[in-house]
Amino acid sequence: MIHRAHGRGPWRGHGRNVPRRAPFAMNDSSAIVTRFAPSPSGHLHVGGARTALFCWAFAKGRSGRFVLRIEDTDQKRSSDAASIGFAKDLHWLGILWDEGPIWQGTGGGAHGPYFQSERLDIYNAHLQRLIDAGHAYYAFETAAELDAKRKAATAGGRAYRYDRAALQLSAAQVQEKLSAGTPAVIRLKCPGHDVTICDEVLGEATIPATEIDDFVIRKADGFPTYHFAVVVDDQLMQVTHVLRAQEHFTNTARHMLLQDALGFRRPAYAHLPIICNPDGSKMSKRDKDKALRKAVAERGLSAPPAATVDATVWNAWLGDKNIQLELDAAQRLADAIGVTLPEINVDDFKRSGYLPEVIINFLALNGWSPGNDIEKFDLEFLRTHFDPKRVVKTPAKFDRVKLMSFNCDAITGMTPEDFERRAAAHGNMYHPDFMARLGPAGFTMLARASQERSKTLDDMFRGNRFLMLADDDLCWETSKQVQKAMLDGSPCGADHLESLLPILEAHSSWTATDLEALVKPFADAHSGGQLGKVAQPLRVAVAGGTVSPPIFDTLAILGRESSLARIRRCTAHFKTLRAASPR
RNA sequence: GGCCCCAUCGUCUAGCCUGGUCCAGGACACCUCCCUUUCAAGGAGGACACAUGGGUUCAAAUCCCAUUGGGGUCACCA
Repeated sequence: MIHRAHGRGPWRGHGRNVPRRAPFAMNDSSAIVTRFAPSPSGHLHVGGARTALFCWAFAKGRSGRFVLRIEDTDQKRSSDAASIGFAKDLHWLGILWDEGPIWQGTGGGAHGPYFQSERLDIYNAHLQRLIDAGHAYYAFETAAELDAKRKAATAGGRAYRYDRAALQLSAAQVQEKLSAGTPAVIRLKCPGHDVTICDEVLGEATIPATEIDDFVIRKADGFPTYHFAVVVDDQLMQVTHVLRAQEHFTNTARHMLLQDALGFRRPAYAHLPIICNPDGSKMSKRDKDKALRKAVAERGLSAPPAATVDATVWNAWLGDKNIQLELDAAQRLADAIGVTLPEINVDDFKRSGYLPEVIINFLALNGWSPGNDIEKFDLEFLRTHFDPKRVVKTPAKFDRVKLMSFNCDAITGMTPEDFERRAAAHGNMYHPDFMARLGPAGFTMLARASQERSKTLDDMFRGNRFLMLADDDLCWETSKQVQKAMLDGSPCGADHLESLLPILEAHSSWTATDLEALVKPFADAHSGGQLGKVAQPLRVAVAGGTVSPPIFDTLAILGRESSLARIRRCTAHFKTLRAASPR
């Protein structure tokens, strides 16, 4: 039975329903080859990143090859077809391909080109073979006609299957339409038997023949469909193991039919569980658009904020749920209306200050685990330990909180030098104004003061905006904590501040240790040794609120003049506040 | 809706194939306390799961069936 896939691949079944298979005898020409085959995009989705990661680990852990192939057969989405911006994301994560598009020293290979749009001749040759053998045929229905039939079927409660009307045409009729230039697709003539998929993680599943109709393998524009291109390329690129997302599971039946018709060998399949949002829905790039639409609706916005989105684009977008804003425009809009878009792409997590090694580690834990209660590991460990046998079947909800915790552990575990270096790289990329304002010495101080309370590389920038403010622009929060720090007790914080000010003003050395040596005795003398009674008012004075790095570090980073200016303004501010509403 | 797949703490998961060592282990989150100049971090405790119902068996989280619930997929997208 050609549609069965027994005895293939070195993977062994596991779990309840997986029949065991004999190990596949390997010979020299049967090196392991995996591939990651995304459509072109500027950004790598975390789900895609995990697929790439597992493909990479499986091949590299077995002295195999990892191929990157770009599936750009959809001309409608080809506006950015040349863009494989995600290459930088893969690179950042440390996932390098042995074969594929040439990018910064990696790529190339003997089985290219690796863009499907450049392989049309190859597909056409195999397509012709199929037609000649009677395994495929031309069909002339338009997309609109098919749509109508599909609608009618669904309305009648039936699933639509292509009716093979084109098969009624005589060879002469077909030829006539073809020479007349009538748009035509090519469909596979399915053999009409059930197909049993043998999946290395899901086990065996039989798809009934009635579920697979004569699907299109070449579109009217002359491009192959995904199904056809995948099967041809996997064969030609010598792919032995296909690891891909579970959403492709039922497609596998089509691919197997195609392999049989073309006389190709069958790679082993492993379908990875989907990565979901906390609410259980599939994590998708569209989630950003959804979040934005929700925010716009909640705010009752009828026109785009200035300098975010073009008015016509805006109207088109609001008028059609199927349209998504360009990522840049979406980000501008989100910034303007103050919403945080969900992190979906690898790039998003990078911007948020996550470490690549942590993302790798955490991603691998979604759908796989090495067992023995091991949770923390690196790429090299994954390479040597990854095994599809241990991939789980259930969808995983992506837990950003746990990711954050892993990131925090990694950051606190770094040497101070490492942290400073990596935080500086992050700052230079995403917060250049901040870096310029602090200067190298200030940055070093801030980095040292921030590491143990940083969960991401971005925290020290996000959390210390007060450092960027001009002294005169600082405002004081009206929160309960601030009230308490400044006005509670007698003497209250503001009083302490006032008596401390001349002492500070008389002091010229402005290092953290010197300041501490100055303020500690003051607290001993004036607040019964409770440093908090003095430190908190100081903090509020210079930071505007009750949260900052350790206070003496904060003062040192800010510098003498700024600190004193802020303290003076603060004392005055709370004096008028107290005068206005005596407690 | 048809078809396919899945089902262990709130979440990621170990255990399931080869039934007993599991009144179910780890991690994140959560709760309590400690530490503390804020926020974190850290330390010590704690609560929390085998979806339900039937079988099989001396014995079931583990095997079988049903129910329920969840996911995927049904394009000239990939």
